[in-house]
Amino acid sequence: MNSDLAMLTNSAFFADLSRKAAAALSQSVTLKSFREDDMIFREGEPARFFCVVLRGFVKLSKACENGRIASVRVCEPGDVFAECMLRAGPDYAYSAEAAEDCTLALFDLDTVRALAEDDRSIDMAVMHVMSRNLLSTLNCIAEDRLHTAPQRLASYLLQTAQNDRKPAGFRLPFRKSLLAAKLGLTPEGLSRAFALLKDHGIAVQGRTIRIENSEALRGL
Amino acid sequence: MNSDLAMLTNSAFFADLSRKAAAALSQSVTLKSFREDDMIFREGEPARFFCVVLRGFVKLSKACENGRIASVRVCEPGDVFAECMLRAGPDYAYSAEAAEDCTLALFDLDTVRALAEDDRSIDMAVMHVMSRNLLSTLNCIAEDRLHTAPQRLASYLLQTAQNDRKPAGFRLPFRKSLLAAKLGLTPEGLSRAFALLKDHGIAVQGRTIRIENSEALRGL
DNA sequence: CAAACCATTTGATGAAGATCAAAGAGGCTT
DNA sequence: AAGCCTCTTTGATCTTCATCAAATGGTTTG
Repeated sequence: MNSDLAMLTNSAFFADLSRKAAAALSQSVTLKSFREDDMIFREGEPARFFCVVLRGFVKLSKACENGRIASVRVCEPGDVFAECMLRAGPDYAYSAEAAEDCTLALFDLDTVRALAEDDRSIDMAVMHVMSRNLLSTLNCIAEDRLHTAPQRLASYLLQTAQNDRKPAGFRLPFRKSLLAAKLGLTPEGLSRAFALLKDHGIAVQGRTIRIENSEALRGL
Repeated sequence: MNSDLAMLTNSAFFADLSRKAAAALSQSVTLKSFREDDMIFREGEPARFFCVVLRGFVKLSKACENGRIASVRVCEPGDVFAECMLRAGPDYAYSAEAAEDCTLALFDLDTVRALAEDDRSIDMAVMHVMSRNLLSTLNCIAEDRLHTAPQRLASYLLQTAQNDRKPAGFRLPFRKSLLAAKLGLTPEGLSRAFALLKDHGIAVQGRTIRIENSEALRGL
């Protein structure tokens, strides 16, 4: 679709590319749509491509021997994931799953490696997104270790509301169970966190959130 | 010191560099020693260099508004940190502190950025270590969310013992309180985890660990 | 419209870890 | 070797969160 390509060329990843590199990568990209719950790739599988999210949401997760699964990241439109497979590997270190219907841009790793030999802007773009991913992952660890569930939720809400520039109210971009995964909680845990925040300046109606008192929120 | 330089040229970071790049970087490196508890840099400060650990251990941590601090990573000799500041920033996103007396190789960010324009192997080396750092950070999140304290400790012990190739016994490379930070625990919590493992194939005597039954360990 | 389905909420309980306080154990200094 | 200082362990308590079970609510479908 046309808007998919526009999303791609407007992504943070493409912003760093030279005109030539952008053209070459656009040439070689594969756009692919996935249905909710489809696996995009699985942990342990040989890595073949990295991805830019164009539409929908993707959940990255790791499994442990006994079968339990932890989600480690939720990717939104514009986000890049598995770019680290360009220089690590050879196998995916986590699974990627469509958290809802979504469209991705897939970049073949070998092709990009080859193109990168001729155009440094590709390395620059990769390093840039990888740096951001690394910092936000470190931040996630700190958040997990320092803050309680209601605090993490409050922090997410403030940040999201700010991005949306809607001081009044806004809609969660996805299902609450996905938000729970993003925050490292069970759905029940998230629900209780919302319940608690109702006494601290937040009104919830389904996916619609209204921040009535952002001071109270910050003061947790 | 001579062995410091040897440590540097044997590091994973240098392994990817061309002869030319290795020479240029060796030229521009600053070796610096820190005393235990010295701050190497602080969160929020303008980023000036990234580091390779040559000797000793470094703790990376983030603070939150109320002053509490979470350590997000412990770096050992050979590890690289703050390399993401080459393409992110401009300020350090976490603090780095000498967890014991240590020696670091400091690389001026601007200098390395300039050198990287002429030699792609620098970008490759940076991407390589950054990829590894990103994957191990994601792994840390999964570990935190999936495993209990004794399980994380067991996992660390098995991995460390394996690296050391000493099926019998080995010494922890650092103070237990630092191990606690690495595993995201309080010192008390780590102590209790050790106590619990004593019933599961582990003998502890100060810093000396003996794995008496690695099967029992795995079966937590 | 009713039925079925799925997401979310609520309740009750349990386990894991943090925290505070104090005792024990090394290791170093003198 | 005695004393001191710091690290580590242990005990008691409290908070947080996961888990299991069941109720509620909203949406889709026949």
